[in-house]
Formats: sequence, C-alpha cells, structure tokens
Amino acid sequence: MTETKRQLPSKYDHKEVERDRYTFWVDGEFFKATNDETKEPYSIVIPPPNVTGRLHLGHAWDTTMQDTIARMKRMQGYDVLWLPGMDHAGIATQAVVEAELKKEGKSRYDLGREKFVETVWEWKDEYANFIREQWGKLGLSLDYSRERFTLDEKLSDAVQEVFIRLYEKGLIYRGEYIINWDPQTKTALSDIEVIYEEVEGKFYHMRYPLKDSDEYIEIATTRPETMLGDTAVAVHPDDERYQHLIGKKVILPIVGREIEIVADDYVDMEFGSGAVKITPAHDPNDFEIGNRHNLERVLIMNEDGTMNENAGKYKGLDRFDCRKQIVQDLQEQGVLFKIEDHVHQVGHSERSGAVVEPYLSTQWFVKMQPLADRAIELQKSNDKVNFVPERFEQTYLHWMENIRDWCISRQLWWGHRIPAWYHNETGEVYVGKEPPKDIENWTQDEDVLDTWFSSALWPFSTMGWPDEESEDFKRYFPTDVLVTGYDIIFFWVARMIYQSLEFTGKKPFNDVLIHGLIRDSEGRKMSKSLGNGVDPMDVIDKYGADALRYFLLTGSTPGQDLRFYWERVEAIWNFANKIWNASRFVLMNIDDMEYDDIDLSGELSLADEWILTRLNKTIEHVTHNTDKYEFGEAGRYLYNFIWDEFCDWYIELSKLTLQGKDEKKKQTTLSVLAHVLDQTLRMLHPYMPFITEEIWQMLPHDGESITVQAWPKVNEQFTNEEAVEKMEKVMNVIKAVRNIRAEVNTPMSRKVTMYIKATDEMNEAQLEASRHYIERFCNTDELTIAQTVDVPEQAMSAVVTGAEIFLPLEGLIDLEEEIARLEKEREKWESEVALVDKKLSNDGFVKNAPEKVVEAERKKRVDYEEKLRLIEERLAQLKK
RNA sequence: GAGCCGUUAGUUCAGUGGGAGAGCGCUUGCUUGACAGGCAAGAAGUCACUGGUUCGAAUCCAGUACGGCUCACCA
Repeated sequence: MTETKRQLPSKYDHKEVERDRYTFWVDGEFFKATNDETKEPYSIVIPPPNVTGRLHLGHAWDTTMQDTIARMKRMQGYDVLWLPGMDHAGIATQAVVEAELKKEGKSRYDLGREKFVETVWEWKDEYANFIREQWGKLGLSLDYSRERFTLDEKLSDAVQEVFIRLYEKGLIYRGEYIINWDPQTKTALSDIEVIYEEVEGKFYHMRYPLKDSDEYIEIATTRPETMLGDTAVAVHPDDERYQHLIGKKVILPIVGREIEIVADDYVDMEFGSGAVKITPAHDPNDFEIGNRHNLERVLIMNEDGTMNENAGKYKGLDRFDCRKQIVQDLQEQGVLFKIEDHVHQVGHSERSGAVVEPYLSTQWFVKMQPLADRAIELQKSNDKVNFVPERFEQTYLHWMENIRDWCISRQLWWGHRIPAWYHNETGEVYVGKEPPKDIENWTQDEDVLDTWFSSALWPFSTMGWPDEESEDFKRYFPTDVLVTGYDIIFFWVARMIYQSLEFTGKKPFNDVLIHGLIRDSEGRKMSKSLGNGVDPMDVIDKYGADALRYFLLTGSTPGQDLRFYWERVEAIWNFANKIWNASRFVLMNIDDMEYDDIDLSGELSLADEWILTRLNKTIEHVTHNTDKYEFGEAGRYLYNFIWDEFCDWYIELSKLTLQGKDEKKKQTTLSVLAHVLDQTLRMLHPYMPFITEEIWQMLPHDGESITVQAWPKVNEQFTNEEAVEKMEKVMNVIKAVRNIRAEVNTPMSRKVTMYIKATDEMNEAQLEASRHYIERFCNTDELTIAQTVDVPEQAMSAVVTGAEIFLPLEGLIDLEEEIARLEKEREKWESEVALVDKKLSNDGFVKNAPEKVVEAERKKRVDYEEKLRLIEERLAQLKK
C-alpha cells in the first residue's frame, strides 16, 4: 500500500525515523531464524556482554559489525541465526554487587551465600533489561527467541558435563600451587587476569649471616616482607664465589630460622650478587626450587593480604605496612644495607586493581598441553579458523604454543559451582553432576569456575549441546563468523577453539573478525578514571543509531583502533539528511506510482543509462567488500555513489526529462529514479537500517520490510560503458564551463552564449545529442556546436577531450589575463605530454608493462597533444 | 628481551605496483523549484628517513627513527 500524497518534512528527524521501528521488526519476527530447509543456514553468536552494566562504544562497534553481516546475509537469502545472550561475568559482577552492598555498610558475608546470590540475580535481571533496550536502540537483528545466559540451566549443564569429562580424562586436576591471588576480592586468578604494570619500586639489599661464622651472604629483593617465609638461599652450582657455602646454613634475620644454602641452575650468576632468597609459598620460581630441594613452604599471609601467625610480631599488619616496618627493623639490625630505586613490573588484578600476590593455594586446573596441541594442529590443516586480519593468527598461535595450565577455581559465590565433593573423613574426591548418595558425609567444593570456563562453550552450549541431536546444534553449529576485539583473543577466542574441538570435534566458527579498541579524539583509551567515555546512547540521542553505526563501520580498517569524533558522526548525520532529501525529491515526483509500475523497458536517456551502469558497478563493489568485511571501503563507495553520482548529477540531470513534455520518457526516468533509490537503500540497509526501512516503506514497494528483501544483483542488461563515456564527456564540458564562469565571476544564473568546437564528426554528433544537458547546465541562451566555429576574440576558452569551448563574455575579459591563463594551461599540458613521452620512449616500459597500460598512455598522448594544439592555436589567435 | 601495529593535506583516516584520495576545517562565489545541516569552484601533501628490487615504488624487500600495543619467571 502506498499513499497517494507523499510529503516529507525537509529535515531528516532521526528520532522520528527510529522510534518504534525496532518493535515493528521484532514483532514481525523478521530476525527469527526460520529453520527453513530450502535456505542455507548462516549463524553468529553474540559475544555475550557482562551483566555488570551498560554497553559502551566498544560493544556498539562489535555488535554493529555483526548486525551488518547478519542483515546482509539475510537479504542474500540465508536462514540467519544471530543468537543473543549475556555472560554472568563472575568476578566482575560479584565485585559490582559487593560494592553496592558496601554502600549500605554490608558485606556478602552478612547476607550469606544463598541470599547474596539471590541479590545478584535481581541485579542481573535489571541490567539484562538495560542491555536489551540498548540492543534495540542500536537496531540489532537478534533472534530473541534463542536468547541465552551463561547461568541458564542448560548452559550450566554443559559446563558440568565439560568439567566432568575433562576430569575423567585427566585434563582437570586439583593441587597446591602458586597462583595469582587477589587479596581484595579474595580469589585466585588465572594468568591472563593479571595485568602487569611498570611501577617505580625499590630494590632492597640484605646480608643474611651464616651460622657459626662471621660471613654473610648477600641477597636482594623487591618484596622484603616475604623474607619471613624464606626457607633457603639459592646460588648457582657453578658459581665459584659460593662453592664453599653450598650446604651451609644461614640464620634468617628477625625470624631466627636456620635455612640452607642450596645450589640450583635457575639462579643467574650475572644478576645481582648471584644469590637468591627462596620463598616457596610466595613465588612461583621459588616454589619450583622448593620442590627440587624439598623445602618447607611457609605461608606468611592471610587471604586478605594481612600477615598471619607465621609472621610473628608482624601478624595482623597489612602486607605493605609490614614491608615498611620490616625495612625499618632490618635497617636497624644492619641486615638491610642498601635501598635502590628500581622500576619493575608488578601484577595487578584485572578487575579490582589490587596488587596480585603470588600465593600458595589449593586450586583446580585445566591441563592445557593436549588441548592446545589439537588447536595448533587445526591451524596447520585446510580446515583452519580464518583470522581477519590474518596477523592475529600469529598472536593466537604464539599464545597457544606457550600455554600454561589454567587455574579455573575462583573463591566467589556468583558462578557455576564446581561439581566436586570431598569426603568428610577420608578426604576422597567425588566429581559428578549428582551429589554423592550418602551426601551427609560429603562437602561440596565451595568454589565456582572462572567465568571464561563457561564462555568457552558459548558457540555450542547455546545451541543445545551436550544434546548433539538438538535441532539448532545440528543446523547452526559450527557458526560462520565470530566478531570480537583483539583484547580477548586469549580470554575467549582461543578457549572456544580448543573446547569446541575437544567436545564437538569441530572448530566453533569459520572466520574470526578482529577489531581494535575505541579511543577518544586524542587517541586515549576511554576509561572511567579519565572521564572521557562516550555513551553510545548519547550519540544515538543526538544523531541517531544510523549515524553512529555508519561511523563505527567506516571509521577504520579491520584490526585497527578507532578514534571517536563527534564531528564525524555529525557529518554522517548530514549524509542521512542528504539521503532523506533525495528520497523526498523522488517521492514528490512519483505521485501514485506502484511497485509494478516501475518499468525500465522504455527508451532510456543517456543519464538513465549512465546511472544504471554506475549502479551495477556499485552493487559489485559494495557486495564484494562487505563479503570481505571491508565495511569502510564498501561504505565509502556507497557514500560517493549516493552523494556525488545519484544526488549531485543524476537527480539534476533527471529534472530535464521530468520537466519535459514526453510522458513516456518521463515515466521511464521516474522508474529509474525509483529503481536506483530502491536498490541503493537495500545496499545501505545493513549499515543504516532505520532510515532505509523508513524510506523504503514510503517508496513503491512489495513486501513487508526491507530487512527481508533480496540483496541487489548486477543486471548486465543495464551495463553500458559507452553511455558512461559519453556522459562523462558532457560532464567535462559542464565542469569546464563552471570553471570559467567562476574565474570571471559570472553567476550561473546569468545566461550566456556559448560555442563548442568539436574535434571531429563523432564528437560533434555526441555533443549535439547531449545539447539539452549542456544548455541546461551551462545556462546558455545560444549554443553552437560545430567542427568549425567563428568565435569573437573577446571570449574565454577551455579544452576538454574532443572539444574546445568558447564563452564570449564581452567586457568581463581582460585579454592579457586570458593570455596568461592559457599560457599556464599550455605549460601544464606540455609537461603532461613530456611525461607521457618519457614513458613511451622507454623501451623497458613498452616491452614490460601490460598492454592495457601502454595503450592507455598512447591514448593519453593523443588526447593531450590535441589539447595542447588547440590551446596553441587559440593563443596565436589572441596574440595576433 | 621477543613479536605486532602505525607514520599519507591543518586534522582524523582511506588507498597499496602504473599519473596522490575522502570527511571535517580553510578560501571564493551562489535566495539553481530535494536539501543553505545545501550547491559550485578552489588552496593545501619531497605519502617518516635511507638503501634495494622493478621499465615503473606512497604501494614490495631490508634497515633506521619516532609513536603505540602485546607477550616474557630475572630475584
């Protein structure tokens, strides 16, 4: 149905255009995967955002790319599933809720585990709604009927299944090791959750006295408080300085413990004094050395980072207060004799920012080597995961090749509880989905799993796995593409790949499209502390989701970072406004035209043929580049086609026909206008879904929504390169005239007399055929087109390919200036001719360059020389 | 210490073997009946540097400088 009167306001109102549209799409079920067997499936799973809060520009970027792909594939006839969902984000969410509780002066312990988890669920529900609302504002074509949450019953079942199978296979084990401990959130962390930052610290040099001797051994440390847990001093076995000391005892200052001097290859003789204090309970290397030498492990800290009873008089002090105190004490005792400034890397918790403590603790681990081997093997096969851009495959492989075991237990309450029970008396471990039968004798592990343990299963747990017969799993897994930032290749992409290989035997996705980070206009990371974050919802409010999306899609190339610029978003709003007004023009002219009235079989004007040819080129280019995920290139091409070619040229050219008397031609041109706009809107739709749907609905159309219309195809019938060449010739004449008129300040509104001297019969005929365009665009009152023209001296001239143009503008022309101008022109063409000649007289060029290139140069020479000849003739005439 | 990315117009970024491009900004002119958030014309760049490959390099290779990122157990 199309209304008879199509009146649009002259200003594009993004709020009006975007309001209610999302509801229309969702209610119409246009985004629902159909399981239609006649179509090929295409699937994407969303990287599930954390339920901790609002989406930021990074999310907007990531999801917009996915939406663009999904919308295009849908239009290309695929049965598209884009599966939405969210991540419980264990530590992040728990930290946020705990912070909220703290405001009320409460801690999670005040509530107890059950009540606390309940509170987090409430929080989750609230924020999940926020997130859905934001997805809607962005216009994401998600299939909500399949929305998942990592803590859903089915997904939790998948998590347990994976844990148990890995345990039974010996790929999950429990043990006491040095892990990264966050004393603030009081949980273990995996290696990648630790962020190393350069810190200006101190290097403390100490002398440990030997037992029954006056000798000392010199050691140095950045963490003096750990000396309370020292159980040895190590030197290199080949170090001549210390040969006589190996096996001797040292009296540990303050503590008074006797500790041994051991020999170990790990020690670097060149570094410092060549002797190292060994604290097996607080340093991973020392732990290893401790194992080799059977050393005692003395833990000196509590879980909250305060000192424990093994710290003697320092018990109860915070680790950093203890450091100050112990430094003072050791200095007084003469043990600590030198303090140097020392810049070194200190690990911080990714979430809480607290300084991470290497800490001896019993945790669960995934044995990585066998899983990693399989993933590395995959990349050597023909069936590998394609990273876009390719270089990220190296990043990924490097990490996989240097993999270390993954600590997966977290001392948190929010997450998947570890399905392990310990026998109260025997300490026996039981792992299984169901609790042991004599449950009263068993205690379940208190810990939950690293949140990434469940996200690693996302592409298949969301599709119904472990039920491998479930319809979605069979149809939509493996997925086609995963879109994510380079910052989580290790956290997530890598883990999905090896878990998927292990449990489904397939890679989880064909392609991984990697993007960068969003930065502010000065190139800084957006962060809360800098206060330079931009809320995508503010951008949408000011300029609309379409403008934001187009900005995100075209602002950078794959893998590069993107700076946010309000000015650019505004410029894109202008583009939307341009499209709006071009459409307004079309709608004003087509009256009650229906979709079936669009008829391109009539006599096409030169401009019609030109724009249809250009449309084909655009379809080809945009399709090809969007397929390659080159949204920037595709978007720019479309932008230029719409603005420069369709609006600035074709609409203007079409006015001639529309204002003419020939009704048949008029109908054809109207059809071309409607057709080109329709096809253009379809191509633009994945980029700017709202405005394109709005306009498409007002245009003559067939169907309920543009979201499910067919993607444009090249129509060879309308490719006419000859027409393009002719049209360009006319455009060059028009541009040259505009140029001259600008030179002498003759407004385009003033009518002029004009002569065109064509160089030959063909050019004359072609230009004559386009007389109406030239008359109109050059605003002539009298136009002569001929091979010989009688031109008054008082005229300005210009040469174009195939013709010379004369504008007699008596009174406006200064003959001297005109001569000077033409001489400059002559110089220009002389140097151009020289350049071409240089190339063509180079044997190497003529012999080696492709025939096409050489031919083009020859054509240029003919053209340039003719231009030069015409200018010289004119100059001779003027100088006479 | 290892690896990766970037260096192109005032600015933010495209381009990637055959004559330097876009948006914004700047200059000039336009009440052109879709749009003044517009139209038209223009100024503006030894494409970081040095070598090499090539008939031809901003584009490929090697190195240098500067900026940024990632990984790595140096006490």
